[in-house]
Amino acid sequence: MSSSSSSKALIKTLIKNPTRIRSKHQAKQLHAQFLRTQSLSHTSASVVISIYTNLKLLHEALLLFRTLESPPVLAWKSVIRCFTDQSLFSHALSSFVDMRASGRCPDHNVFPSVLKSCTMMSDLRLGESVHGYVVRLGLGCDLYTCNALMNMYAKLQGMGSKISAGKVFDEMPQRILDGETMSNALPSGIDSVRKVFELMPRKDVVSWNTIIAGYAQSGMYEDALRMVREMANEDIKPDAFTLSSVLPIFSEYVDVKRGKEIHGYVIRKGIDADVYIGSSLVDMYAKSARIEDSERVFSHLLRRDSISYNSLVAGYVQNGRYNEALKLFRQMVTAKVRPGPVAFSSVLPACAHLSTLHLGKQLHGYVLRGGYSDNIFIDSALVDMYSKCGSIKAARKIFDRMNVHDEVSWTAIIMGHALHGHGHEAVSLFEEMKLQGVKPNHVAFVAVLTACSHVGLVDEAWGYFNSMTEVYGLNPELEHYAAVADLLGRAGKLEEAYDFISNMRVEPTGSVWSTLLSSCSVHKNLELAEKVAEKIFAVDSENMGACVLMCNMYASNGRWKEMAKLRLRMKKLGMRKKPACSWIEFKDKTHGFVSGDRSHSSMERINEFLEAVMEQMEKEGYVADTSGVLHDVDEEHKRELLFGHSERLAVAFGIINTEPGTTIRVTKNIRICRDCHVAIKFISKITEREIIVRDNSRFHHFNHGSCSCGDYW
DNA sequence: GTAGGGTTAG
Repeated sequence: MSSSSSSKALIKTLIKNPTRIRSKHQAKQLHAQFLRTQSLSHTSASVVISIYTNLKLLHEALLLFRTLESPPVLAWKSVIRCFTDQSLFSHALSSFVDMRASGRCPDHNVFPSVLKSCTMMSDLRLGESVHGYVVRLGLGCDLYTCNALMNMYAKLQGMGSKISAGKVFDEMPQRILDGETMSNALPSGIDSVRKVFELMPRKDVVSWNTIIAGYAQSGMYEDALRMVREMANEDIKPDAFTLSSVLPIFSEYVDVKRGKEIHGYVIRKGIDADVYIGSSLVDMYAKSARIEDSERVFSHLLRRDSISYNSLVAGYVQNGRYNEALKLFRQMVTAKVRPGPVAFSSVLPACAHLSTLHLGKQLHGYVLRGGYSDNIFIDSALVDMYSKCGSIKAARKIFDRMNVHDEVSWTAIIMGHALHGHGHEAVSLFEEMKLQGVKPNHVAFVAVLTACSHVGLVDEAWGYFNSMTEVYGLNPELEHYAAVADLLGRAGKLEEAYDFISNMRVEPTGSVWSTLLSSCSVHKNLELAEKVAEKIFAVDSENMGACVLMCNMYASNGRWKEMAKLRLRMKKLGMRKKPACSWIEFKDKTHGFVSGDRSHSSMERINEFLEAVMEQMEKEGYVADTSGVLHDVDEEHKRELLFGHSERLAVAFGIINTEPGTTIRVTKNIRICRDCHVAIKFISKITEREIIVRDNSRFHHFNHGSCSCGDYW
C-alpha cells in the first residue's frame, strides 16, 4: 500500500526534475514504476523517452517510442536530438520528415539538431527549406536556431543550390531585410551567414564565434579579425573557440608577433592547455619557422589528441626535419593515439624526402588496414612518396586506381615521371590533365617544365612557359624561370640561358645562376662560368656550391693558380666542402657511405667486389674518366679516389647483400659523378641488376648497360 | 548551436 503511494510520489518528483536521473539504472526503474502503477500515457511515455535520450540511451528510447501510435512532440524531439547526438544524421532527418507528415508542429528546441544533421549530411537544399519553415513559424529570432543556421551556411559553402539560398530571404518581409536591396548576385554561403547574423536580435559568444570561423574558413581574414574587434566592443570576451579560429589566420600571414600576443592572452586566461588552442599555436609557430616554440607548446599540453600530434608532425615536415617527424609519428602510435587520415598525408612527404621506401610501404599498409583508401590527399601523397622513393611503377598504379584526380594528384604523377626521366610521358599526362578540364596551377607548370628540362624538350617548354601568361593568366615565378634556365643550360644553349636569366622579370637568385653554372661545367665553358660565378658571388658571396664547381673547373683546365686562390678564400670564410654521401636501405635499416670513408663493417667485401667487377669492366672497355677529380694528384691516385666514391660503395654494398636480380636503390645527396654514371652502367650489365640512383635532381635507372636518362643530365 | 592539423615544387 504505502509502497505504491510513495512510488507515485517519487514519480512526481522525478518528473518535475528529470535531470535528477543520472544513470541508466534509475531511468529503467522509473520506466518500470510507470508501467507498474498506471498504464503508460502518451505524455508520461514521452517524459521517459526524453529521460532516456538525455542519457544518450537511444536503444531504450526507440523501443518505447515505437510503441506509441501517435507520438507527441516531446517524444519526436527527443528522438531526433538523440539521433543527431549519435551521429545518425539521416535517421534524424527522416524522423523530422515523419514528424511533420504526422501533423505535429516542431518547436524551437528541435531545429538546432535538424540543422546540424543537414550540415553533416551536406544537404543544403533540405537545410534551406528548414530555414524557410523556421521563418514561417516565426522562430527566425531564436538564438540557438540562428547559430545552427549560420553554422550550416558556413560549412556548406559552395555545395551548389545557391539559387534557393536566396529564396529564404526573399520570403521575408522586405523591411526585415533593412532596406537592403537583394542584388541579382546570388548570396554565397558566407553572405547567408552574415544575413542571419545581422537579423539576430540577441547574439551570444557562440554566434560571434560561428561567424568568425565562417569568415576565417572562407579566407576572409580581415573580416574575421574585424568581427573579433567588434565583439570585444560589445563586451563579449573572446574564448578558446574564438582564438582557435583566429590563430590559423596568423599562421597564414606568418605573423608571429600577433600570434604571440594571442599566446600571451591565452596564458593569462588560463586556456593555454586547451587542445584546440595548443594545436593552433604549434602550427602557427611551425609556419613561422619557429619549430622550437612549437615543441615547447606541445610539451606543455596536458592532453594530446591526434591533431595535436599531427600539428607538430606537419610542422617538422614543413621545416625539413623529416627524421623528427617520423619519430614523433611513431611516438603517437606508441601512445595509442590513433592517427587520423590527415596524419598520413603529413608524414608521407617525410618518407618521400628521405627516400625511405620501406617506411613508406609500412605507412601504405597502415593506410589500407585503417580503411583510409580513397582519400585524395593520402593518395596524392602516396603517389609522390612512391615516385620519390624510386618506384614510379607503384606510384602510377595508385594514380591509375584513383577515382578522381585533382591538380595536385596530376602534378604529383607528372613530376614523378619527370624525375624518372620519362619526359614525354609527363608531357602527355599534362595534356591529358588539361583535356579532362583540370586547370594547371603554378606547381603543375613547374612539373611540366621540369619534365621538358630533363629530356631536352626546348620547344615544348617555351610553349608551356608562354601559355602560362597567355592562356592561364599565371605570372611565372622564380621556379618557372629557374626551370627554363636550367633547360636551356642543359641543352647547351648557354648564352641563351645567360640572356634569359639576365632579363627575368623576377630578381634571379644565386640558385638560378647556379643551375647555369653547373651547365657551364657540364659543357666545359670556363669563360662563361666565370661570368656566371661573379653573378652568384654578387648576391651570395658564400655560395659554397659555386666555389666547389669553380674549383672543379679550374682543376680540369689545369688552372691551379686560380683554384688555389679560390680554395684560400673558401678556407678564410670557413667553408668546408659538403661531403658527398649515398644511402641504401637494407633489412629495414639505412646504410650511409661517405666518399672515401672506409669505416663500414663490410668494407673489405665491398672492395673485393669492386676490384673483381672492375677487372671485368676494363675488359669490356671501361676507361676511368678522371677529369672530374678536383684534387691535384697523379692519375693513379685519381682512379683510387673515384673507386671510393660513395655511390659506388653503396651500389656494391647492395649487390653483395641481396639476391641476384634484386633491384638496387641508392640515394645520393649531390649530383651523381660522371665517371660513376659510366661505371654503374657497366656494373648493371655485368651483374644483370636494375640499379636506381636518386641524386639531388632526378632518378637514374641503370639497366642492361644503359641509363634511363640517355646520358642527358 | 561554435574551434585546431593535410597532399603537388625547389
